[in-house]
Amino acid sequence: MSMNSSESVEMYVKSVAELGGDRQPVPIGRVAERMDVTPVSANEMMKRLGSQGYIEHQMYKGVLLTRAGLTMANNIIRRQRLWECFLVDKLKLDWARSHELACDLEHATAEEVVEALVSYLGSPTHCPHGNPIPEADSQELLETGVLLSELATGHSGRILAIRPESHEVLAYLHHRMLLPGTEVTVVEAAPLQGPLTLHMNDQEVVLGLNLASLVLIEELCCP
Amino acid sequence: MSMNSSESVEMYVKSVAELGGDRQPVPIGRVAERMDVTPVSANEMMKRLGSQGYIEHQMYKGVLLTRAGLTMANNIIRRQRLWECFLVDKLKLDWARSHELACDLEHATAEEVVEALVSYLGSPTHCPHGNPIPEADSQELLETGVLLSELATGHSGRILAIRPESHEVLAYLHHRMLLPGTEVTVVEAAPLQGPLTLHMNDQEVVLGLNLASLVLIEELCCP
DNA sequence: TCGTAGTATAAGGTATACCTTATACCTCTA
DNA sequence: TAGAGGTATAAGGTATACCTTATACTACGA
Ligand SMILES: [Mn+2]
Ligand SMILES: [Mn+2]
Ligand SMILES: [Mn+2]
Ligand SMILES: [Mn+2]
Repeated sequence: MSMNSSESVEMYVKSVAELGGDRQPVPIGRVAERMDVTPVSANEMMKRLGSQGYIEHQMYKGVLLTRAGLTMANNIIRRQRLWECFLVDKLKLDWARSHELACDLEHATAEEVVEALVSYLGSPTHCPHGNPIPEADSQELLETGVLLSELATGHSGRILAIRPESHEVLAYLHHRMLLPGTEVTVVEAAPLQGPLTLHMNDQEVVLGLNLASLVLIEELCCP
Repeated sequence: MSMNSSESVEMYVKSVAELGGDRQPVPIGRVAERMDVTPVSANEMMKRLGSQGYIEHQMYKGVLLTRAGLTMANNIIRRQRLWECFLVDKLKLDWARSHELACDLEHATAEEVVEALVSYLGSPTHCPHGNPIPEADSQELLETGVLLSELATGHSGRILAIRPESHEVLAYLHHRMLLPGTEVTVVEAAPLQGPLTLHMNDQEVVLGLNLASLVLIEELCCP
């Protein structure tokens, strides 16, 4: 793969992937929001990405990743999550902060560094936030788990991952000790999209429903 | 320190430092060569760097680093050499290649990553090519050693460092096993700027004088 | 079906970081 | 001291990646 794309191009392609552009058309307005640019700017960039073969633009519906686009997105996500592992496991840097630190490094990492990093880290399968590390040049965007916000009252689950990863959310959940591996039980779900009351580690935690929709869990069969 | 400078600005400032801009004015033509741009482009950039307070331009003589410029250069060199240590010592990547791989990473490395890397690597003092790692925000550009090209016939020395570092030179010297720590004796110096014949590890190696001027050695007193 | 929110395009502007060509200027050396 | 080589500036151009303002278009819900 060539990989002489700019940081900007890489971030747009990654954003489209993270917004589901491998499955459904992503409205360009969504991309603009996520990239913190105006819709006009995002539109210009989408035209460029289209002409470079990374996306397909369905008029008034949104953009879809091509095979090349998905490959690029996965390779960048791969780099980011590997660096997150390094920053957290080896350098002992902050779990929440590692995401944005890795977002800088991901664009400056040659293929040979990626592969050496994989060996050095012992071929990790997931980032510190529980999200899967794609294989090199992978064509599929792996996703597992159920949203914590959809867990029924009285049921239990084990936290698998936080997704999407944003510093604000990660920092908050880290502070609440809602980390991958933690077991939680839904004690109460307040009506009208109200917050969840969770039981975990002999403590009670109240969590807004929007936040809970960013937490992926594996449901535990025998509560 | 702010550090919201672009990769381009950082590379220009680093280049000026490596060309001796902390001591003597560096002709802008030299900078253009090293950055592989036209003299006009280098001139434009020097104007920008001047207005940003990183260099002082002495008309028709060259550019000198200001304190801010030297600090920036040292911080970038620090990042590069630390990454070189990581790439070579931990990831076992190629000794010669590590220089350019680190040259990408150096611009994408936040201060907290640098400091965590220092601890993780055990506070190394020199890069794998023997050059000193500056302290954070250091004002001095450390340089030690004598040029191998100036070692008298019959005399011996231990290789300290290769400087400046370029992939071509590093790869060649690596292949010849001329690495930091190696002891060499000058057996013969051919006339008219001819090559040196060196004795090392029970072998004889012939080395061009220009190459020998990139090898820094510590002279050994008792041959 | 009508209106609006969202989407698309056109036009013109900014900043960075390069380029070429041309001209002017300085310094050093023969 | 005259010329050559190196240095400086002017002028105009390219590509990227943003911006604003204005206008046009579409899809969908009330
Ligand atoms: Mn990034
Ligand atoms: Mn992560
Ligand atoms: Mn660099
Ligand atoms: Mn080095």
